[in-house]
Amino acid sequence: MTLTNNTFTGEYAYSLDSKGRVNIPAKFRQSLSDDNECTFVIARGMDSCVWVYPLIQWKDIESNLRNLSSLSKINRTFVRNTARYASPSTYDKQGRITLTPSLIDYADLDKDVLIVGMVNKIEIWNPTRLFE
Amino acid sequence: MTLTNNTFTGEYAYSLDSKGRVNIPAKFRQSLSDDNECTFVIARGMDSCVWVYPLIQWKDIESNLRNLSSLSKINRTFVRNTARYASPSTYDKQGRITLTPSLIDYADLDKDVLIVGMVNKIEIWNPTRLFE
DNA sequence: TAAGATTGTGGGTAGTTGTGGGTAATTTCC
DNA sequence: GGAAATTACCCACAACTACCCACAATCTTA
Repeated sequence: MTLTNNTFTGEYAYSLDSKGRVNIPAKFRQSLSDDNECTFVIARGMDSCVWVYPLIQWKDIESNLRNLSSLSKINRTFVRNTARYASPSTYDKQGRITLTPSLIDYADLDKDVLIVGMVNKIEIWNPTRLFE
Repeated sequence: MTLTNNTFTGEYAYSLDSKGRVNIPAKFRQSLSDDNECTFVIARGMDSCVWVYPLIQWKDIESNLRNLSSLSKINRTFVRNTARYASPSTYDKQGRITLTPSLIDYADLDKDVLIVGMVNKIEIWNPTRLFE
């Protein structure tokens, strides 16, 4: 059962296959509201992990970025670094999304990955890099 | 007879079966208000035990987590460590919830467990680890 | 006290979920 | 334009989970 729409908790030890696909836990998919159209946006996390947003959540972030004035250098850098590595990914019939090589490299992902619910987004970690 | 909704007192010696299920004492279930939809959220306790929240109680915690900005490293770590081990669990027709292997391991639970009412939440202990 | 209802515990089964791989369509590059 | 590489879509299978039923012990009630 799911608590609230677009809300994620719990951790899952899954695997990244040779084609760069990871399963999104069934419970997470069930929590997604319909307006997400089975789509997540993957991006660089602020820690060395991949951030996975529900599409509509990302649209919020996007509109915040849109409102940042480009007159400030800090803003320009922030927008650039956020947008640069973000891309949408729709899950397939088996519930998997495909990660970009750039993000796999950034998060130092290997075969075994740890998927962590962060309430309003999801993180994908190399388990050897995530300590308590 | 129950005093107040979503209030738990008393202790019970129950057992964890081979599938990771524990019964929630009937008195505790009777105390649950309907808006909990027969669901608890299990999480890491601050002592080595499992915390069991009524769903609506957890939703409060959840909305606090949702409002923490991800720009702060401390916030990210806090959200991660809280959400990571939390998961909803609806009790079955027999009144049992299923615990995750990760929480069973954390609380060092064996077959015999002690269920303790903590007023607004429930704790599950390995009896050999709980001294007065 | 005896019959009935409730509660805690065990186990079986059908459906779901995670993972690997194959094939066709699409894109890229010479 | 055609070959090579990449991507998207489909199928198969093993492992797991949710749901169901059964039963014994306890509690309730007449």
